[in-house]
Amino acid sequence: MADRTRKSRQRDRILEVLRETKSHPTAKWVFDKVRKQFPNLSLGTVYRNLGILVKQGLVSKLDFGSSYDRFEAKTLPHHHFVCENCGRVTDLDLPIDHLLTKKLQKATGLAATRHEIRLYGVCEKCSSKG
Amino acid sequence: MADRTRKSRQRDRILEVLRETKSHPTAKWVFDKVRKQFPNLSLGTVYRNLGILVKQGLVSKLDFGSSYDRFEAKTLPHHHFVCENCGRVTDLDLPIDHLLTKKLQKATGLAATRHEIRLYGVCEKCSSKG
DNA sequence: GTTCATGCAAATCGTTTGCACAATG
DNA sequence: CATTGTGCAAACGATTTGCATGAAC
Repeated sequence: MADRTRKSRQRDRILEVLRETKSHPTAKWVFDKVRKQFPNLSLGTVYRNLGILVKQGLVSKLDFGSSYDRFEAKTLPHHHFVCENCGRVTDLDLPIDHLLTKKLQKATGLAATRHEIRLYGVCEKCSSKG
Repeated sequence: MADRTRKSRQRDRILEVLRETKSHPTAKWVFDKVRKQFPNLSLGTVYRNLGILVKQGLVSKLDFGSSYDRFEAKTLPHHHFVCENCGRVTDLDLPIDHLLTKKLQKATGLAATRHEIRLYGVCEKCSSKG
């Protein structure tokens, strides 16, 4: 299981970009951002590197339905708020209750290792627009 | 806002199929199932009708990432267990804590109307296979 | 009869992959 | 130099859509 992964300026920049943002960008967004430093960058390279970063555990891939995959640099596990109008995803500043996983595990009899809570609603920007 | 939706045997059958299953099928699965009664059925029709049923609130569309959309006939809101190995989705027989939504809403200051808990782990079938 | 639903095929869109060349170690 | 990473374009798979015909009202 040796890690044959080599360094690459593109991958470094991709991770950097993900760490710089608080949003949960799509591959295309990352591509456009990184392309400023690498004009010949290809979308395929972004996807390949996102895959590598996910495998390395440095990035997580979120799945909030409707088309686009979303990515974020991995920090600590956390929950999310999803706006049902614009699709914006916000991290919740809410402590993870590890006991809850165990409780749920017990209640359901399932071998769950983690849980995620998603709040759904309409975000401020959308509701103020009427 | 008149509902110009007409009756259609295909749509009726699609809803029926969704109500008959406990799984969270993909559009293709529904297609194969309904095709037995309608040999000329097209996948486009299934997608169109699933869209209509979702709009009518009779069906919900789940998004568990990685490719395929999943659908289920809408019953009461509930939580899910997602197998990280085979992707199988199971309904949790776990009461929804509506107070939790309010608590979370208060803790985060966000206008959340509902929440969903997802447990992640490896299902029995997968773990027994080693 | 007018309008919506269907089937079919082509189009679309996000993502993946094959290949020849460049960069890494 | 041996191997991984890149860019490009073609391929892929799920979903959507345009169009002519058939069903619903």
